[in-house]
Amino acid sequence: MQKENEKTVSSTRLAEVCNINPSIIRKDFSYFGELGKRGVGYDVDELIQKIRNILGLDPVNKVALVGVGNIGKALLAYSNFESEGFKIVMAFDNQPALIGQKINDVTVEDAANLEDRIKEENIQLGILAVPELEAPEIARRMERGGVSAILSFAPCQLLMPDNIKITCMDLSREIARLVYYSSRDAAAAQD
Amino acid sequence: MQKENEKTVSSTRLAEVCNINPSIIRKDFSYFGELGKRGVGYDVDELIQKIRNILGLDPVNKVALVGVGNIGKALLAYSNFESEGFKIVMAFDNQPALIGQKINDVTVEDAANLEDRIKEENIQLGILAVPELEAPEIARRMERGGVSAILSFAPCQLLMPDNIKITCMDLSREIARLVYYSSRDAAAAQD
DNA sequence: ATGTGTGAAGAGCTTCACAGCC
DNA sequence: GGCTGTGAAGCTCTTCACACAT
Repeated sequence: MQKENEKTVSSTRLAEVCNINPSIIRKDFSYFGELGKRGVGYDVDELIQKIRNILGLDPVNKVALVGVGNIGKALLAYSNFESEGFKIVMAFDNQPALIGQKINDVTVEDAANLEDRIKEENIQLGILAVPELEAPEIARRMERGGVSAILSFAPCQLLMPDNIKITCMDLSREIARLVYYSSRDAAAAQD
Repeated sequence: MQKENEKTVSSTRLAEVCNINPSIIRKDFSYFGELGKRGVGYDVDELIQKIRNILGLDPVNKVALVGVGNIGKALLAYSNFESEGFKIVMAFDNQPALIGQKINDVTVEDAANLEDRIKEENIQLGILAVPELEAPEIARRMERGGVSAILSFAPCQLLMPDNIKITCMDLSREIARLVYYSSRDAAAAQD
């Protein structure tokens, strides 16, 4: 909507886009203050800015990437994260062929120095894109480096202290969800 | 647990691993029948098999991948999906350099033939790993090919008919979640 | 007239607590 | 004794419906 220069948006409109009930939009927003204007709606620019503030995406968060394989490269290549509130400022790998390479302004560093470098730059967020077997150790080392949250692409459980938040991007889980719900709805449609 | 040859597991144990209340495990399972034995717990092998059946992961689901860039390559390289209930059996791209290449038993085909090929093989699931700009069109073509669900790596909204399920893997969304909750909990810890 | 913000009602999910089976 | 399966209670989230602001 911002890109299309729409000035204001109503909860009804937002709800249509999200496929949910307008009340949810209004109630949820209301927990964070009176974000809209009665009779008018929500100011698009202002709403985006407020949500960015609420989420903590302003100023932009520095992120360290560990693992510059296919996934890591894809993340480094994608340039639009900054507008989403974060930026990959460091990348690590243990492959000599990769260390020293520069991808999209980020130079790949030796994973051996991970803890120290993360600490030096006071990085709070880590992205884990290493093979499953190495993931638990790298996660622990990120923790020692002082990160407060980890986003992992490794399809495994990472046991970490409670003060560290972990989220896994798990393709199998999402596929399972799609399979379950689409066959369920297909069955329901038969009635 | 299966890998570690544990025969049975209790709802308490499962709940610990998931960081939730044991009642949830028991109640949720109960919706699908009496999966466990009183005084004993759940048979690990049997439970896995039953959950696979419930989700529809048995037999394995055929998946078509569109877009063989970094992400697509990472998915093709990962060999363990079959044990998770699905298998990438076709891959498409529009780059001549990629078409004809064989990655992990799958030959990359010309994206021009996408609809027909998907229909021929009666594929129900599509993975979208193309640049954002091409995503909406590819999604529509997958639909015409007859898929019932799409998993997308493109960070954009895909408007599709209601009978097609869509899930997006959105890094920015997950990062935002982590940032919000970790600063929130850090603030709570101060009290 | 339009559309937010919000108590109150309604629906759904989680937890308790215990009967029933191993 | 141990652990599931499950009504009932408790709680949270969603929806309704309308006062209020523009």
